[in-house]
Amino acid sequence: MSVQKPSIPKGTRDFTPAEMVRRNYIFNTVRAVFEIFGYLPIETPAMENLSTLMGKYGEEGDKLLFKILNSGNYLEGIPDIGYQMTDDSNSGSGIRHQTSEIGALTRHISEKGLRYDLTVPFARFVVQHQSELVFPFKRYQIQPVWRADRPQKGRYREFFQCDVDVIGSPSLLYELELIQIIDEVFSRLGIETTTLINNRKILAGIAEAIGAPEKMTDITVAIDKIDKIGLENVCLELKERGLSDTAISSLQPVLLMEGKINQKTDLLGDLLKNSETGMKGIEELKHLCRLLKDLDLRNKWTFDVRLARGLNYYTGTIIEVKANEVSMGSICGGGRYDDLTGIFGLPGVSGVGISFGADRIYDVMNELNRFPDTIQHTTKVLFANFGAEEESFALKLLSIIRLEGIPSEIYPESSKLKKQLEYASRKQIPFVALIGKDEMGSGMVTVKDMNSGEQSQVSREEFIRRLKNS
RNA sequence: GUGGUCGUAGCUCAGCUGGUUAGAGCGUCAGAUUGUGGCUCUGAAGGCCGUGGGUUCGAGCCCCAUCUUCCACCCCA
Repeated sequence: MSVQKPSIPKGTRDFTPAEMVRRNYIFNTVRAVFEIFGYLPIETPAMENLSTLMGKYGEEGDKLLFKILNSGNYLEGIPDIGYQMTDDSNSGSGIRHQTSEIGALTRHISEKGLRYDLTVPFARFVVQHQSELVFPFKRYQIQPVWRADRPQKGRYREFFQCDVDVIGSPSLLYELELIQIIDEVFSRLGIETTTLINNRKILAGIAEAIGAPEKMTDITVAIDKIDKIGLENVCLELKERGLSDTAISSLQPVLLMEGKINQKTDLLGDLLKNSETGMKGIEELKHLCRLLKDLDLRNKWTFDVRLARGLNYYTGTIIEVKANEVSMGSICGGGRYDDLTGIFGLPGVSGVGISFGADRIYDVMNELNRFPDTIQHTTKVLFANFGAEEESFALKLLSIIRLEGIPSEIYPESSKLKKQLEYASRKQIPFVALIGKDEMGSGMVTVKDMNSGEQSQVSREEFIRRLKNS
């Protein structure tokens, strides 16, 4: 039998201890901030029923769901409608026929999927547990999610999201709170960020105002690209998406909008004066900006009409955070969703939340070298092993040291000292305790400082004190 | 889903227009040095050249497929 080379699925990663220490630093920081703002943790299963997940993330999102094959004889009971690939892929109708067959087959053989984000499972959770919860319900959730995307820079198929949401209140105070959380998290992590803020109602209003309310998604997707492809190409794309020339030209002032937030909102107010939704959006945005101005946030924030956000459950404020010093997709994003629980039978409940992308934050911090050195905690002291007698003597002291809360270990066999010291050196253990016959007699401990190479004989008390102070 | 890209020792890579037995550095292990790590020296182990087909007298090298890596688009954390 030949050995097979081990591997892990595309877009997934193993994490070494060195990486985990850094990842935990991010998780701990995020968690600590969430908790001082009064949020409590929940967890939900890795898998959800597909009926819970499907249709919540738009057409694209549905395609990116990892589906789980039913257990047992999953082919049982499939109606005989012929799931063979027909070879008429050059005819348009043939392709449609095939995809609908695949869809039908999928529904038969798969009823569960891996979660795509934490927001939709959260909405499901709220509906199921509504009788036990106190509203507004504030929770945080740090768990992995899975997307069948093509991996690339900052994009994985398995990654951790750190979500904070509050559900059961339409108050803009919560939008404010979330932006404060963003500011606090990134200040603590030492990343300079810019928080982009927009409002779906404004986008809807714009679509309405230029006479194409049903084209809101097309419009937002196109104008989001203006920095990337330029004004002319954006106009071209809008035309391809079926917008009239008059509609496109009336969009121009919005696209080219510059200046202070007030100037932008004034201009938009003029354009959207006949759209009730649009005016509501502007009102919300102005209110939020007024609240934000009174706080001294350390990181930048700004209003950006071009911010779109694809997840189609958002209905109000939308937020996205970018790192200023590196090129990376957004490292945090979210917004308000007015009726996510409605689909699950609990209508009229507004929620707002954001999600920190732990893996991208990790990549950003790594690139910028922002991890403090102090987080590398490892064993503090290694007890050298000189043989059976010395070993049992050392084990007793080791127990005492551990009771003092000092991470410590003993070398497993009485190998050459050279080897034992090499082990300590490679593991970056700062101290080695040498207890041989002499030390056993005198009751002292020989401590070697691995950084300086110096060693000295000290009493047990002094030994413990030194380890604690280092 | 679309387009490109990478894959040779544990790691980073070299390997000429296809030609004997596939190399280097680092790392690993052993020794020089039996209670003292990092430096140095000596030696050793380690490879179905991502996988499967094909072309050829002959393939690490050419062709096809497939998987994987990285990147861009789409979309997103």
